Amino acid sequence: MRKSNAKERILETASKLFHEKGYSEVGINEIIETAETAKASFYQHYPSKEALCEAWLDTVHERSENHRSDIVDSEQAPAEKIESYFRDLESFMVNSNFRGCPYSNTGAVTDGACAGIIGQIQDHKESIRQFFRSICMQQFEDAAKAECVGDHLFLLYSGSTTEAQNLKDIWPIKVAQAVAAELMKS
Amino acid sequence: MRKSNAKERILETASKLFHEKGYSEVGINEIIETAETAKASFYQHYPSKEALCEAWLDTVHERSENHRSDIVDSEQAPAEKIESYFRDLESFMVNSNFRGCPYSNTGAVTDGACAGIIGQIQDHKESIRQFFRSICMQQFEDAAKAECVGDHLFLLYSGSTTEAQNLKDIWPIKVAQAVAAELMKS
Amino acid sequence: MRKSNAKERILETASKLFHEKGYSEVGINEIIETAETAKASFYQHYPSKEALCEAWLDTVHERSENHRSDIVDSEQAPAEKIESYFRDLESFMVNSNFRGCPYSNTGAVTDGACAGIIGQIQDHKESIRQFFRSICMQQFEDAAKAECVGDHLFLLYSGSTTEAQNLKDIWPIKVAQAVAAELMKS
Amino acid sequence: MRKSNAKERILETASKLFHEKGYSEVGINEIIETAETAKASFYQHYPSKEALCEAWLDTVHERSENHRSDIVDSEQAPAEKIESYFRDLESFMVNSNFRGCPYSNTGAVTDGACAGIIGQIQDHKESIRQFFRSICMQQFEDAAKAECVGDHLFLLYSGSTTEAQNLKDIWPIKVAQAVAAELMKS
DNA sequence: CATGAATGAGACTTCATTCAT
DNA sequence: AATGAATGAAGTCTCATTCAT
Repeated sequence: MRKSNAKERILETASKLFHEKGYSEVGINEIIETAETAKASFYQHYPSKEALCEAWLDTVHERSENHRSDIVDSEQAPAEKIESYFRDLESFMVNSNFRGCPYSNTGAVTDGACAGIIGQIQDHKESIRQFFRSICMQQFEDAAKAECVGDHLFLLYSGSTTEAQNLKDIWPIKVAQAVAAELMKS
Repeated sequence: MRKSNAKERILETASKLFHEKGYSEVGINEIIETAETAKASFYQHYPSKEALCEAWLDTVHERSENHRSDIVDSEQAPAEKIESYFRDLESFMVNSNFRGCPYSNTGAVTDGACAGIIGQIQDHKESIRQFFRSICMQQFEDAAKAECVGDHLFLLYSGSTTEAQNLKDIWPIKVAQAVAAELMKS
Repeated sequence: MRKSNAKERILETASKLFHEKGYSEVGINEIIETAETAKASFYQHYPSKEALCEAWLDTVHERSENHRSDIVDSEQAPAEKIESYFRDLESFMVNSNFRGCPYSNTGAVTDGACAGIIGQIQDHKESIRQFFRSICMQQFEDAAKAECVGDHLFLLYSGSTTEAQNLKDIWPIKVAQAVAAELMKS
Repeated sequence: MRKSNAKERILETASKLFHEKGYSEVGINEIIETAETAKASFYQHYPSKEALCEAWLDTVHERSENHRSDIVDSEQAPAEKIESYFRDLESFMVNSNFRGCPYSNTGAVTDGACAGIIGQIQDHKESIRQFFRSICMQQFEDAAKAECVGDHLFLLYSGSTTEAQNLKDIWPIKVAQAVAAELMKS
């Protein structure tokens, strides 16, 4: 069952633990024990805990980009694309036990130092913002309005994720879904 | 200038540090050194770091409640109250160097083990939700609509705070302000 | 038998180990195990291994200064003072199993960083140089000659210590004794 | 520019690093990275770090022997030979940034466990002692005196090297030069 | 010959907490 | 109420070495 590749095992383990408990609540020891690796093996592949965090965020970003690309490239109407996105967001929250956005959670404990991580967070968030805007561009003739609705959707996505995590309840996502659907009608 | 009261000094120091760096990034040592207290004095007043965190969140909650009470009790029209709230949110973000919501930030590194903190987070957030809803009740005759707009505003508040922190930029707040103003017109 | 004071126990243990094996060959673990202390107790008293090294060198320096003061203040003739010094050096080398000068040994592995330690080494050595010079001042009318013989004795002290350590043999000290005696006659 | 021979590259790199920072301050990783070799390639050529150290000391010894042979075999008078030696010592100290004798520096962090290295140190030092004695044999008819002056020069060489390293200053070498010149006159 | 992954042991340091005074 | 010393556990990271390819 155990993968032969230690680097992958470490990354997968860390992904799970970082997401579940938060970056600063997970120690190297816990990671290597769960991944069944030696400590030095870890540092063979990742120069530091922070570097592992960056690698993890990279994979999250890539999956996120792929997911959004799939939606963008799909044959759905713009409103349906937004609907899909929020439906998937709901599944994500439920499946991850309401642990919310890995980027926001990591940003909560990496201010100051960690310039690399902060950059990743900004890039990721900006990329999601553009996702919403680009879909709105398809829906609304007025570019200014498209941008405005896009940013609005972005805030709904973020707020509903944050509060579903805080409240351990799915209702914020449901509200966001309803509001988003309404927005795309106009 | 140093306050004579050790308990207060500890709480104020912790408030500053927890907010600036995140709960898990601040150690007891840093707190007592900054507060110029002995270690055992700390445990005289607070049984644990977690208890101090709860005390901190309590003060944040109290200030927040007072702030919102002031708005609610003010003579402004509902739309103006919302406007006030988001204007103050903007100041808060700028003044706190874009460190965002103490509750969300703490929730990002708190798992099931900290039942007390999680409860506080939920109470605080629910209280803000009700704040928005109650103002909307004044604005909209339809109670269902009021609730809906209230929750919508809640998500805008949360999303704009989260993303202003992530992006280290005030634009999400600005967007939320504009959207909120629009919402209160209908 | 065990001293109640952990700080002293740590310093004494480290003094022994650093001298016997060399600064870089002794780990914190070995120190605290030998001193029967917890690791955190160590860091309560010394902020770092390097700081402990400095504290150790301080005690060596102080003992050395006292020793040399005793000689200087004694009623012996200058030549006898020098004789005393080299006789004590012989005892020191034998008693310390030919481990030589703690300062030179530490300097061998602390180049680059460790500015504090390097400063201590220089101060210590300069202080010994002045010790020789001051005694020579009592013996020789010509100040220039006194300085010259003083420095000469300084090199004999250093060379004999170094080579007794390298060769694990006392003959270099014996040679230095003879030469020094000769020098003080002229 | 990179040598094709890995073994040589490793030895040269280690020579540089061991001398500059001290044996115990240089890790295998730093060596192989600087030498651009794989870790296992290192152990193909050298069974251990200690063995590499011995190989390094061997090259130092060989260069030293050649240097001294050149002086011994030269057409200079004995006093000039001594003068040459100390002049070269001055250059060596300046060029090596006052890092002093590789043997003494290694001995400072090597205990009984490294019998091989200790033997090398003793052989090297004894060989230098004999170098001084043999030149003195040419100068002085009295064999006993020759031995005595030879050992004296040996201590001057060692002490001046040690203290130039400690003090990061060339004056000890200068003093040794002057004293040595004087000694060779008598 | 050369290689990169893997390792157990240990490096130095800090954690939140308790105890004796 | 206040203090500084003491602690076990855990933190991140590096050591010299070996192994399979």
